[in-house]
Amino acid sequence: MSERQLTAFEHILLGLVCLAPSSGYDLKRIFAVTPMGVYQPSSGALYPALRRLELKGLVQAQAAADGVTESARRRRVYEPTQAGRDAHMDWLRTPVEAGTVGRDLGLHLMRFVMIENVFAPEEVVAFLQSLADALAAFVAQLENYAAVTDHGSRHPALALEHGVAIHRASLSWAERTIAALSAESGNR
Amino acid sequence: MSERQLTAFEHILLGLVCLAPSSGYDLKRIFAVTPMGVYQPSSGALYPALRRLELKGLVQAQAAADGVTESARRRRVYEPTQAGRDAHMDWLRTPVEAGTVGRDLGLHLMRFVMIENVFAPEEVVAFLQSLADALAAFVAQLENYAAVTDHGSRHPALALEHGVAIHRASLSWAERTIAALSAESGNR
DNA sequence: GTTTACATGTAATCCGTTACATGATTGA
DNA sequence: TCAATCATGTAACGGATTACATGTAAAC
Repeated sequence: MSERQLTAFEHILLGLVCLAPSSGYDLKRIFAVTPMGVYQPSSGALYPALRRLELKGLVQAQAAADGVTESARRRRVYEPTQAGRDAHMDWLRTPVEAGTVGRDLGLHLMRFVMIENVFAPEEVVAFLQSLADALAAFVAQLENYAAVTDHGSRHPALALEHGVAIHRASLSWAERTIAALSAESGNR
Repeated sequence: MSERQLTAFEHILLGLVCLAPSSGYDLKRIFAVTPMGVYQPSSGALYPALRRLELKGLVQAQAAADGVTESARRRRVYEPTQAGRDAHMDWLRTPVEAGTVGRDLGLHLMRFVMIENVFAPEEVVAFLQSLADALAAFVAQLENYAAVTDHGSRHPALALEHGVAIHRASLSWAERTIAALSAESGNR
């Protein structure tokens, strides 16, 4: 219902709940244990975010099996509503924007994980291709900046090389992964 | 004076002011024009942050040349105080932590830019070496996670490969840069 | 003299962090 | 029954975004 759009964190929580119904504690442990753990959400971020998603009608706490009244402070397992699934799909289908790919790379990788078994194989490849295109454009932009800028000092140019190097690596990964996934779906 | 430690954004602003005395608008244009522009600070973030630095006695507005009273709403050029320079040096000397190198890589690169002409050549190399060590440890940790984890689904493993790839690229850059800078300072 | 770029600021709102409080379940 | 773990929450606070307000200087 509420019109304000979701934060990145909320999108990820919604996505995780779509992958498997989870309690707040479950989600916290996902962040703690997996390589996602570069970000460690606090209780004060996690539980209010889940309540906001509930308020917006995107997730709901599973009904207690028996007639236990709502008051007991016990484990609340959330599952997505239909509106939640729809919002999640919209997010997954959001185009990769070339201008922000440097900032949003981590988010795009999260999306890549979440589209497995949700997108058709061709859609997955198309997603990776749009990511690759955006990365190529971004790398070109960085190289252009390096070319037209003065070389009076050394470190800025070296830092720029770092940016080029990691986004090139990211691009290579995308191309390798396109090839690998294409081969697999071709072989079926 | 104020005991609360600086945010990353404040550290960067302080560093930029140490590189060259600047007004808020100057700083905004630095973010707009350089590849730092992945982050575009809003006025509502920038000007209050500068005021906070001023309040903490880390920067000060350059005195107007003549006796213009303080009220005119005009360009305020900030320069660091001695306390500001000290705090900035402390930040530059902060060790690279292996546990957070994945999250803080961008910040470390900013520091690398700012240590030019501030650190001795050996200190610069030592900084890059500690960054390289942290990256190597981080890559090893990711690969270990990949090795011990189930391969029931494909995309999480591929996303992990992405993480390994970009941090390897980062590590390669650090090693290349160490070699390049060592050669230069050796040739002098 | 009015438009455009330069330049600084504030108010509302939202969200995340830190730190703390609380309750339920399990096993020693 | 006592501790540890599981599990959810709240209050104070700070800082960022958005949107708006305002003032100065230069160019035409």
